[in-house]
Amino acid sequence: MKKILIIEDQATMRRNLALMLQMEGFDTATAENGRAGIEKAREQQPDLVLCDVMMPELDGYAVLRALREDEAFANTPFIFLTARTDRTDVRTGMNFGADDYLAKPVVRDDLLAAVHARLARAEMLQQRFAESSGFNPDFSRPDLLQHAHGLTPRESEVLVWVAQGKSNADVAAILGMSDKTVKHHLGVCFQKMGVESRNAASLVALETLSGHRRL
Amino acid sequence: MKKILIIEDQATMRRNLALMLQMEGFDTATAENGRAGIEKAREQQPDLVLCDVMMPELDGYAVLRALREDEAFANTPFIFLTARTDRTDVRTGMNFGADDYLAKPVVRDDLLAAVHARLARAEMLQQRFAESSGFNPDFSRPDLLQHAHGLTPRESEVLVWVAQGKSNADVAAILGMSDKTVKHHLGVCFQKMGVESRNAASLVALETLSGHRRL
DNA sequence: GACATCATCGGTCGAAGGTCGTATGCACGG
DNA sequence: CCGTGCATACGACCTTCGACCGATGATGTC
Repeated sequence: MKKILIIEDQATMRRNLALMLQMEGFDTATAENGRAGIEKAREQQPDLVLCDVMMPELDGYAVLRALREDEAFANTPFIFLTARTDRTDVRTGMNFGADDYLAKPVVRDDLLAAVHARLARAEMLQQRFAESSGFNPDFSRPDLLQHAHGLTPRESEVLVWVAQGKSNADVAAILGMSDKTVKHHLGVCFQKMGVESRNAASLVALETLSGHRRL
Repeated sequence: MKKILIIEDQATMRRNLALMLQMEGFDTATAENGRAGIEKAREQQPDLVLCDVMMPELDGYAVLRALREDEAFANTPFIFLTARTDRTDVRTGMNFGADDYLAKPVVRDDLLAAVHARLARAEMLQQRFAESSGFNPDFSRPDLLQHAHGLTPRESEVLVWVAQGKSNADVAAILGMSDKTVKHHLGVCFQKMGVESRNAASLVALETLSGHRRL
């Protein structure tokens, strides 16, 4: 279940927002000013933040800036709420780095649609991040090893298979060469890469093969 | 230099936008309708897209949906441009997953501020992504191996060191045990993990130790 | 043609890795 | 009290690895 943090100084407004979100199946947390909001965010790790602009203690802009400086909230959607709805006000909020801007009084459908849209967007990024963040070396690019460590094409081919846990005999069979040749190539690899074991070489190779992903 | 794609059917508007952005030091590409815009996006790989809503061929919503379905543009900021600036129109655009919404006629300062804000936000995410995307297994978490492969605590400790390229003798010294014991634990690890070489086990272990990063 | 580089193949030898069986001490639960 | 699981340890045996020695041929380049 997604958790939403509501930072809003008016008690009735806070309750209404929380209620609307809870009826939609969201988990909610609330804070009545900026300072409390930042604390609540840190302890509750919400998936989305709804924040009023004008508040005592710390205003919405300050809250946004504080959260964006925190690694943990870099990807957390942040939606401003405010009664002031003139163009310059909206622009100020968005230019601060907010993800959306809702005008009070908040219409139920607008709120839910905005929340869902922002959560969907964040989730999409999160998913792509998870896919690429783990362990996925590109074993189809021996050329990466070649350029990274000054290996010859054949040497790097041998190495990509070794990095996949193959034995010398396996590699020999796969590449259609003698195991002696595999040994020779590997020996050269060790020298060029400055390592002394097949395991260390494997580790370095995996690191090289993993370092080239794009968002 | 950041590249910005402008999708807008009115020629003068298109020129004005491009000029404003070029004066600010941006690289620009333009397209006069949705279909052409999607093509241009794919070939130019812009860092941000400015897109009119009402266009012949394919409207802005369709362009946004098409780009969001493409892996390459998951993180690319998308800003709608439109003359229709009533509340429901803005909400529709944002709920489609746009990152911002500018009303025509576009004020220079608004445009540049919005572009900079969105680029900064995207860059922040990109940076965090790059940091975590490479090769960085967490060697301080033997418990991950334990639960993932049904290993005992001691076995997983041995394995994390093996995964770091240590020899049996090294591991024995590090963990204060006999090399015979290391061999025994490793043998059990191989069985439980369904591999037959220290190298393959290392590979599986690295995969397990790399899979738990958060955005 | 001389020379360098790359890829291929061969041998020997010692060190490291891996499998087998066996055994002890310890802790936990029935 | 006894069985089970865990960690520890030893010895014997075989396989694999990696280093050091060598050699051939196919490329290019100057």
